[in-house]
Amino acid sequence: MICLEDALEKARVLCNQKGVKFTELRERVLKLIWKSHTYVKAYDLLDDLKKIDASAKPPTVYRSLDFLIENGFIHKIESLNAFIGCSHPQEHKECYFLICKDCQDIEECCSESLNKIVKSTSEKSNFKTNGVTLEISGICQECIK
Amino acid sequence: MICLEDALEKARVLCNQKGVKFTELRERVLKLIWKSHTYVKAYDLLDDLKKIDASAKPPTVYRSLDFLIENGFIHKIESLNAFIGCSHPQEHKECYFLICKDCQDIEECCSESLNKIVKSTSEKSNFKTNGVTLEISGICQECIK
DNA sequence: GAAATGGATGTTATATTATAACATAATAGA
DNA sequence: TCTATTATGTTATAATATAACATCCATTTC
Repeated sequence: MICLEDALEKARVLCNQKGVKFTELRERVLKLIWKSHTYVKAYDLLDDLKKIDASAKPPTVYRSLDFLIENGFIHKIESLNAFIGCSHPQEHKECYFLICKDCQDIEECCSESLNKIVKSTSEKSNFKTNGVTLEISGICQECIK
Repeated sequence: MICLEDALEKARVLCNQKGVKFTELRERVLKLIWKSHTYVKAYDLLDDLKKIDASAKPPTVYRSLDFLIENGFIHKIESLNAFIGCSHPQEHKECYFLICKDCQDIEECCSESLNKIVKSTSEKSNFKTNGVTLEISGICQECIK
């Protein structure tokens, strides 16, 4: 797990490289997401934002979320309608998520071999893979103990 | 792809075996889902239901959907907030979905080896897997041509 | 058959998640 | 500076989903 400052710094650098704007609002949203250290819901973010800027509204949040997703700084967890900071925004590959039903913690993982197998498996159906959503729910290491 | 009558018959048999009730409403909803031959949205189902029973309301649909999911007759596609009939409700294992961005068609697939790898991969993180959501978006066989 | 039980459905209301559409502001390039 | 583009503000509403309580209906038990 990378820390808040790391995440922000990486985002700054990457945005610079790509020539996209890491505006104050976007930074603010990314900060709020990382603060939670687990997944966050859009409207909880909105509540947080409102503490800083009372005029924040749903599009304020959703636009920033879209930007952050597009640029690989966060992920959407489809099975939870929630968002989580990306642990490795630079070296990004396809990743999967381990979602603990007990402690609500989500671990972001990468497995090159798993990626390959998912891809090759879908290629057996002559399917051209574009994006993979892989979310595994269960009990995490800590909670099994 | 199994046909409507197959799906209904299998559901009847399985409900009988399990001692759960395949009520008229549940059957109606399953029928409407299978009619589409692709995924359906809950509120589209509700509209369809209303044509039969004008008093249908969101809980009418969602309760039936819950029942049908619980008993393995349909699946929820998390990345689309949509529902689709299960192609093999008897011999059910974990499955994954190939979602075509062009034609909107969804293919439900099973791969024993993929299941194993997903499970063993998450076990490397000492994670006790309970349920897997694997949704692959891309271009299907037909649309590549 | 009457009463009791539990599951299914009906009903009202509302919570939650997300986007459309148009207005304004900020910024960067010509 | 003008203009084009991108970002943000603002209003409104669409789309998805559930809570809570009432009623109905089938099954069991007496």
